[in-house]
Amino acid sequence: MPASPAVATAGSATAGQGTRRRAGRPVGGVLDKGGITEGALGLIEKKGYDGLTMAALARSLNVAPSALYNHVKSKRDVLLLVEDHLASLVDVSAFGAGPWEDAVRKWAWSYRDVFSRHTPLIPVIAVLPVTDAPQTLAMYETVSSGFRDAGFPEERIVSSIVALESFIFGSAYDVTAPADIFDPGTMAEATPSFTGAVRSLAEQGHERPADVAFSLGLEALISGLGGLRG
Amino acid sequence: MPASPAVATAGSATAGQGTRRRAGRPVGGVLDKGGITEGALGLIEKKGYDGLTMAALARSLNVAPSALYNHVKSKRDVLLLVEDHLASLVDVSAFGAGPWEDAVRKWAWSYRDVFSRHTPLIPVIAVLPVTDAPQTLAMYETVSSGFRDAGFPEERIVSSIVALESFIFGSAYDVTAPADIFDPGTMAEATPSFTGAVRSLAEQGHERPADVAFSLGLEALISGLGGLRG
DNA sequence: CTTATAAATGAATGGTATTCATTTAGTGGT
DNA sequence: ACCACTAAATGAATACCATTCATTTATAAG
Repeated sequence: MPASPAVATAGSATAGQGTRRRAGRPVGGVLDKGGITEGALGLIEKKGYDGLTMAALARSLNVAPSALYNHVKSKRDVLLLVEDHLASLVDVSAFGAGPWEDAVRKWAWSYRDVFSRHTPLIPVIAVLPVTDAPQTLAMYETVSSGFRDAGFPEERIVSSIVALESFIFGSAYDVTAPADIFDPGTMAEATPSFTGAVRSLAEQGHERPADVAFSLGLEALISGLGGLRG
Repeated sequence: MPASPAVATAGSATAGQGTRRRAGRPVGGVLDKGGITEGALGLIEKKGYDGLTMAALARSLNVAPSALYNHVKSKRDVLLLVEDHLASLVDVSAFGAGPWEDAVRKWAWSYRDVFSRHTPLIPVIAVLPVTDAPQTLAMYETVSSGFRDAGFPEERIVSSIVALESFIFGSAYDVTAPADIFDPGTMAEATPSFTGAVRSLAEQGHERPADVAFSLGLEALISGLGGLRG
């Protein structure tokens, strides 16, 4: 059933992303980085990150697993393609269109929301050289430009962004945590202060406790970092 | 060479952690949760998290891989044991022994340092019910008690700790990032603002740029969250 | 001595990413 | 119209990996 080599030629397309091919190349390939990214995203949406295997990805593209390795060096490369695509979904539109505080707020919430649905990528981003991720780099350019215009001293811009980003990544995990994560269980009597604090928060009846913590931390960071401006 | 069942009986010990065994049990086991934790920690130290396989762990305990499954349900259980042990290494000594700001500062730096050497555990902690991690729970008790004594309203204690923790976990990743992670490479001309900001930080010549960002964010959080006290 | 049981074994199982020699099929030059 | 080149596909093989299971061993209790 695995179709003869060029049978599926008609499909996907989405070509022309970056990688200009040299002359003298056949046009038959079903695959390219764009198509692989799309396939991976679709697979993640349907089956989650556990379902994202090289075999499943190849299958969704009607291709043998080994064919993928003509286009990506490793599975990590696939994750990188996905990550960079996600960066383009982060909302940076408020930078340059209003006060710095509002822009950071909008950007941070959007950034957290995007990656809270893709937490398995966070360890990948953390050590990802931006060189390999053009969309991610574009996001940084817009954000750092917004910080500069807001009056940040140049040598503090990157550190401030990194601090915010660290908080954002950590908070993305919180969103996925089970509701009863802080239930002390049988140890409740041994931990009265913590147990009381957990109960008290629960009684507030917030829809999403993770949002309360995120808002609290974000506002603290915004006002604290905002004080660095000249 | 894989020794007859009870040959290594003399070893490890470290018994008595929680799991009281019922009467009528042989004493021959080389393994218990304490021994497994020690073995895993040693392996991580020597070979890193890639080297922590069930086979390698069993080998380091002079036991067959399948034997481990009499004591843990899965590899995730092993990671959990390790995580809980690490929680006991976090320095909470300053709570109750000085101003709240200093206690949080000391705790946060210590917390980040411990987990920056164990980042593969971060995704595990994030969704780990504290019930299964007594040492972790003990840490929370001390910290939340410190927040309470400092005058935090009860319903804000957990959210404040979560916000700090999120920042700490995200920052732990930064420590492990390669030095050139922000090198824009060939895209430098396309991203003048970001490139300038990166250069400017580099010229400051900080030993560990991650520490600058962490300090910046932590101080912002401390002063922002500190304002919640009654 | 018998019986029950925790704890060990080793052989399988099913899944994983990745490599490699080989084949296919377009493209440009002659 | 042929040829040489090469990107891109194949499928079989490799080396791990966590996990399961029927079986065996060794101790402790009655």
